[in-house]
Amino acid sequence: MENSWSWEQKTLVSELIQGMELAKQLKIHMNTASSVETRDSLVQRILTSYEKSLLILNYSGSMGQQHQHQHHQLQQNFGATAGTVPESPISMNGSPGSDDFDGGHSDISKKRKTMPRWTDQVRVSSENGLEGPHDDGYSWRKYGQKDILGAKYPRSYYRCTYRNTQNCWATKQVQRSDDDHTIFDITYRGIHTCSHGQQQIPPPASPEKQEQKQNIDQQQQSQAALFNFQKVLRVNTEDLDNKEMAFPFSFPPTYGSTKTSGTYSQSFTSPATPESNYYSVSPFQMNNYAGVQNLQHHSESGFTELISANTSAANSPIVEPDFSLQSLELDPNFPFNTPGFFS
DNA sequence: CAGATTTGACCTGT
DNA sequence: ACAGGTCAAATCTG
Repeated sequence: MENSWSWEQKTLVSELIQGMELAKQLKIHMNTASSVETRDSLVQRILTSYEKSLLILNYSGSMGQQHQHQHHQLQQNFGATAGTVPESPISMNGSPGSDDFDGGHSDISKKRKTMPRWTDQVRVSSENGLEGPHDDGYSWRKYGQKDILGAKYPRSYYRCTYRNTQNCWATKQVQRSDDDHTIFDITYRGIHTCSHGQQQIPPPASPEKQEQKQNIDQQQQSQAALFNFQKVLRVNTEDLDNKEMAFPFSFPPTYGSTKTSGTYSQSFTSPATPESNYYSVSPFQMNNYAGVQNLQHHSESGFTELISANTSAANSPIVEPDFSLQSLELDPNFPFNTPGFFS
């Protein structure tokens, strides 16, 4: 426990440090005449850094109290064991990575149940052309597709590519909105315990802060997973017309003959410069990102409807800023300044 | 040939 | 029983 905590602490600190570094870089870039994309990218990463940091805090905060979020859509399962003593983040039902992984299904389903879950809404931009497959920084492998009752488009199921090799149980499902072709709901479940998340965008100028990844062993990793939050998605609109497609990303015209093919995998190696057409949707970005904001302002009624009807991307449970503040206010027990507020 | 998708069957929760 | 989620054999791609 001490180990895990100190690791968390480390992670938090390093995350914040990284955010600061990024902010510094951004500052530099503001003076120089750098591209908008570069800045966006930095902003993006800074936000992500914030997200992760807050997630850590939030998580610990939510352990003792279950927060209600605006809509029931948001199933924040981090605090599934709420009411009980906070332990270590990921080890929800006893044994984290030892026996539950190959053994009974019940354990697994239990595990899955308690996995954190949140949904993002991603809007496709039809203006920008799209190129390479860009993803949310993780490598996903499609394992299923289902027609959903009442939904126009099938839902696709993805799991982390490294599920077997690294015992990473993160999954996500993508569902195209019924009416608005440009909107996709992406529901993430579980958190990556693999070491492959979060593409490292080599900063154009100062790559000094690159070795963020310390040598963490697997156990720690499984906890590390906690914060791999990245909800970046880019989508191609060009093929949107094709009604068969559950969603547009289909760079290789998938073989076979069938409908959907969502494909966005592995490419964190490439300079993941999030530019043109991806929209990153997260509570923070909702507040800060012009693109997304426009989105919301675009058609208020329509969107509200969408948001409450579809899934709450707008108010992601996990890292909602107000939420954290609230949690701090409401929870005097949240030992922010205590050496170990996790235990 | 290894790894990713497709897709119908199977499983599980409501 | 049904809808949604997952498995896994067959198939495809690089």
